[in-house]
This record gives sequence, C-alpha cells and structure tokens, in this order.
Amino acid sequence: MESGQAILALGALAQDTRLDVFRRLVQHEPDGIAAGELARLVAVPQNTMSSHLAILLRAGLVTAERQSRSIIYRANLAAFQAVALFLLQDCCGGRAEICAPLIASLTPCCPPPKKKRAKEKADA
Amino acid sequence: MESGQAILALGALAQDTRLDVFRRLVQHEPDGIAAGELARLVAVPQNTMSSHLAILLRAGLVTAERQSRSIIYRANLAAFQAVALFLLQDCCGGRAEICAPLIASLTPCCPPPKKKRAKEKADA
DNA sequence: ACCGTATTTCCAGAATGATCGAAATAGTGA
DNA sequence: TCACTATTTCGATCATTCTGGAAATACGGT
Repeated sequence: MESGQAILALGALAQDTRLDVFRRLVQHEPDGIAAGELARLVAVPQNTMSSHLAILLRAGLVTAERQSRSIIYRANLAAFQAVALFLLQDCCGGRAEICAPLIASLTPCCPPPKKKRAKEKADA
Repeated sequence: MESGQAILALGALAQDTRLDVFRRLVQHEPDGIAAGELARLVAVPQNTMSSHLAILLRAGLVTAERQSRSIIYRANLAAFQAVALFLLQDCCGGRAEICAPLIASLTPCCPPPKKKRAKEKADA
C-alpha cells in the first residue's frame, strides 16, 4: 500500500462520525447497512451522511452496492487490514519491539494462527 | 484508549509531513531527533515543522525533551501501539477474521513471541 | 405516467488546517 | 552583559473540511 492511500484512509477514520460509521459497518459485516439507516443510527442528516460515506468510499474503506431503492454500504475489511498493516510495517520498519507486544495484545482477542493441526488429520 | 484520543492520533498521522516525521522518529528510536534537524531532513521551514510537531505532541505520539539548546523529539512507541490496538480492537469488536490475517502478516516482520527453540518438535 | 421513498449533488457559511515570514523566547558560551 | 543558535509563537493567507438546506437523480409500486 502506498503512503498516499494510507493517509487518505487514516484521515477518513480520524473523524467522529466516520469512525462511528465504520465501526457499525464492521459489526454488521456481511450484511451491510443502508445509507439512510446509517444516517438515522448516527443521527445526522442524510446529505451529511452521504458526504461522509463518500469520503470513506474514496478512501477505499467501504463499498457501496445498490439494492433496489437503498444503497447498502459494507466495510472493506481487506482495505482496513491493509491500512493497519501499512501503519505497523511502515512505522515498525524492522523494529520488532513495536509489533511484538502488539501481537501479544491482539492474540487474546483473536484466535492465534495455530500451527499444530495434528488431530484433525488423524480423524480421517 | 478513548475514541477522542485515537481520532487525534489518527488525524495527526494522516498528513504527509507528519507521517514522514513520525516514521523517522521511530527509526531513530532511542536517540530521537532535534526539531531543527527534523526540519532540515524533511525540508520544511522550522516554524512549519514546529507546528507539525506540536500536533504530534498534542496527539501524544511523540515526546519532547530539551537538551541544552536543542529540543529532542522522540516517538512514543507505547502511544503508537495503543492507537493501533484501539483501531484493531475497536473495529475488530470480537471479529477474529479481521485480526487473524493481520497477525499472520505481521509475524514475519517481527520475531514471533515464542521460545527460540524451534527444533524441538522435529526431534520427537 | 405519477407518486413516494432513498440517496446524492449543489451550494454556501463557519470552522479548522497548512504554510511561512517576522518577531519573540530559551539556552549557551565568551 | 552581549552575541549566537535553536525553537516556538504570532499573524496572515490560502486551502480544505464539516455541516445542512434545497434541489436533483434513481428506483419501485400503482
């Protein structure tokens, strides 16, 4: 990921409403949320929400898909991962002392990428 | 970490010059860089650099320490980790599918937090 | 075709941010 | 004290962002 794209994404997330929106979109992940409902949830006018969504869209953090009358917005998890990865690798720059504790803190949140998968094979 | 502080930090990093500065500060980590040298490295006037540094300072991403005539700026790695962790945990929100591939991508960058004896299992 | 709903675009005002010249402040050494 | 260096603060300008009212566009049902 190039720096300009990362800056765009960071700037997109560096705003109350948009961070809130993105959070909600991640939570509703495979389904997505329509623009109007998003405006209602966050309690902002539709046009204001529309411009915020346009910024998130330009940053590549969300996708939009028309579904009959509504437009469903979904979080782009891959893009989000790319931004996080850029931030860590770029600033980490080979310095393990930054990432290592982060991995440690993150692991309890998510199942660790286990390498030992011996029992499943033996089952067959 | 609270959302407002994270937004401050994300906004601080969402700018060319400041991202560049932070990168350099991380690379020069324990030593830090003086404000003037930073301005020279990034090729911006001193007062412009000063305002950027003030923003990074306010966001808690760097620390400043006067050392005789110069003021040495250092990256606050703990704060950076906190921001990254916030971003991932907050948006992850219990969704492992976001963090798991990130951990996987991050691990080759940094030595995995495990014991250095990798040959053990091969002996068995 | 018409109407109602969903969303965006257009426009403008207020607020914030970026940039930098010039002046002010903090420190060092003679 | 004085001169010198390093950095910040002040002030001004230009660009960008946030916000929302009003109008325009897109879609589906009748």
